[in-house]
Amino acid sequence: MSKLLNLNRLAYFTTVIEAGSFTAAADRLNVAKAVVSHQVGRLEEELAVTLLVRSTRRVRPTDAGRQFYERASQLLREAESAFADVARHTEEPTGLLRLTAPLDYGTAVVAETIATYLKTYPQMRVEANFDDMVSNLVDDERDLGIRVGWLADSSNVSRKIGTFHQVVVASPALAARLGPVSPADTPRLPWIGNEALRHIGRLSFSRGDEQVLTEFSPLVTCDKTAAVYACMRSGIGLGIFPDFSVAAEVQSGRLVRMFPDWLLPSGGIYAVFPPARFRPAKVRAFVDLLAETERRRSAARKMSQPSA
Amino acid sequence: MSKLLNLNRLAYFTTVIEAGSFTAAADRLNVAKAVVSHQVGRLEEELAVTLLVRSTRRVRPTDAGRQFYERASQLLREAESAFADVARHTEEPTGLLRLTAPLDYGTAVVAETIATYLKTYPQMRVEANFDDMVSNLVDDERDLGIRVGWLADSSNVSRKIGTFHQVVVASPALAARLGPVSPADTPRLPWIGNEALRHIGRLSFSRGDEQVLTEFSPLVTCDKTAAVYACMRSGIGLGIFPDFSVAAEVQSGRLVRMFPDWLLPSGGIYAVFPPARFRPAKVRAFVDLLAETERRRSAARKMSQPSA
DNA sequence: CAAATTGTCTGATCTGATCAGACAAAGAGT
DNA sequence: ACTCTTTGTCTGATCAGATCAGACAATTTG
Repeated sequence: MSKLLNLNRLAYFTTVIEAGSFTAAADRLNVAKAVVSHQVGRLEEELAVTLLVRSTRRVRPTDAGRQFYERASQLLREAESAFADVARHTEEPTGLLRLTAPLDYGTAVVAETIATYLKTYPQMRVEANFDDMVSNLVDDERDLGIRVGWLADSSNVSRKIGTFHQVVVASPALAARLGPVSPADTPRLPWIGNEALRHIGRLSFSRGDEQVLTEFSPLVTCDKTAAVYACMRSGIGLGIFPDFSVAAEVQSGRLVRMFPDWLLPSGGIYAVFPPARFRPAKVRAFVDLLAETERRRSAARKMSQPSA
Repeated sequence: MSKLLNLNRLAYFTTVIEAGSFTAAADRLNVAKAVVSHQVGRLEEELAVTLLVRSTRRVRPTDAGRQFYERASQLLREAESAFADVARHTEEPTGLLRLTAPLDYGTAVVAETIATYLKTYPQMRVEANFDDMVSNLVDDERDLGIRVGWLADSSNVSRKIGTFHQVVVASPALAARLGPVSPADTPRLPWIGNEALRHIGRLSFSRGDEQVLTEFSPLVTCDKTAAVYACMRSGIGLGIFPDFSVAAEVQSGRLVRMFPDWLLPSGGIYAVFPPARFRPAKVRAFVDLLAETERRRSAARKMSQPSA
């Protein structure tokens, strides 16, 4: 045993004072009276100070005991308060939530969820980092990371909260020029490649039980999704994007969904956490809201695209 | 185990924060690093809150951990201060000393010792109760009792600090009228009895190896030493008193010591304490001073009365 | 005066604290 | 890029402290 103070005896001592006897203290603490006698005796030994004068059937504090009781009972109250305060972290969102998400998913989905979160928990504060660079949650001191795609094996704990679909879109002008297309047309169509995606130049279309594997050589290949988007908007070629990032433009007619009857491989949307045994309420609450948003997105997608 | 908070883990946690790692904390606390890991883990379990984010070779507090660290380290500082404050009771006199002594010994000897005590420890306060009634130290909440005489067996702890002699004195007029007396004269002499003394009417004189047992019938018997003294002063008869209570009068000639070559049975002067394992410095200091006073009285008595 | 209650003590048992060592994961040095 | 070192966790074993059950002495209560 190292020479740490044993603070666990304080409660036995203060309860004797408050209850007026060892026997009553033992009753309150639900232990044998010998335990109380022993623990207070050990405390006096450690302090080398007599805290209680005992006569048969009677006990009262010495001057030192009276003074120490004031200090000890205050310590115990503060300890209970400290324990209760920290327990609130698991009971209700409090403080600052620091999260990171990919740029396009962050702006398209996470921002809206942050708004709902702050409305629900006005006492919260959020620090959002939308960046396609995958950060180390521990080093960067983040409470939460949103990952979109296919999760690499990682020590981080993760929870899948939704699914995204990949869709092919084109500018209205290019779509009009190309007319209706099928997967078999893929090799002859103009494509814009995205280095952020797996397997550039290979596509796997599926419809019901039917699956078509195609290959193409992109006219232009970009390393940033924003650049891919810009090229696609200017009519250079077709681009592949997660559905959530172009849903609004397709809905409004500013972009045209190509191969609308076919599905491309979907990916997951994950909440990723630093390794920890207990998750604070602020994180759980946010992830629950985001999952709810994803459920609504999924239900809306089913209504507009029954084949999914 | 009752449901008391375990406060002994706080120091492991705060030391990890302060040292920057489990390994460094273990070094500081002189325990194995597995102990620190275990104790902090148990603390997190009890709180159901993650206090530290751990990556390999790195550790940092969570928000909850940071908040709890402030509270916990303050608690530990206050605990150390409380323990140190109470330890001072055993190191130096502090507060109020409540003592009781018999009236005549109190006024003759203890008062002088109180003066010296307050001069030596100006921060002290004393509550002195001079009363011939023997009080119960525990019930009456006294730190110390002075007993003069022959101690009855008691549960109180006691320490003999001195000795008193009984002396026979008379008013100068009576002494002149009687002339020189010897123990053999005892039965024909006028006596004033004191109910506070043992064996009223029987005296045991001794001188060297010689011992003379005598008996007498007192003219007047009083139940208060003060009354015995008053009768003696008015010349009614001889009175027997502890030497310390008449030393000044004999010295000044206002009273006359009878049978100056003979000794009567002596008694003890005792410091009596309520039962306790540790004695506060304020009590020890006072008893030491009183014992020193008694040593000086004893030395002075030997110089003026070589046969003792 | 007898019965009841309180606080302490003791030996036994149980529980928690700690140790010693192994292991996985990441960082540092070459 | 690879090897070595360091850190934190886990596990089984051991030790130390906490607690229990019961006996006993002393005082209070009826």
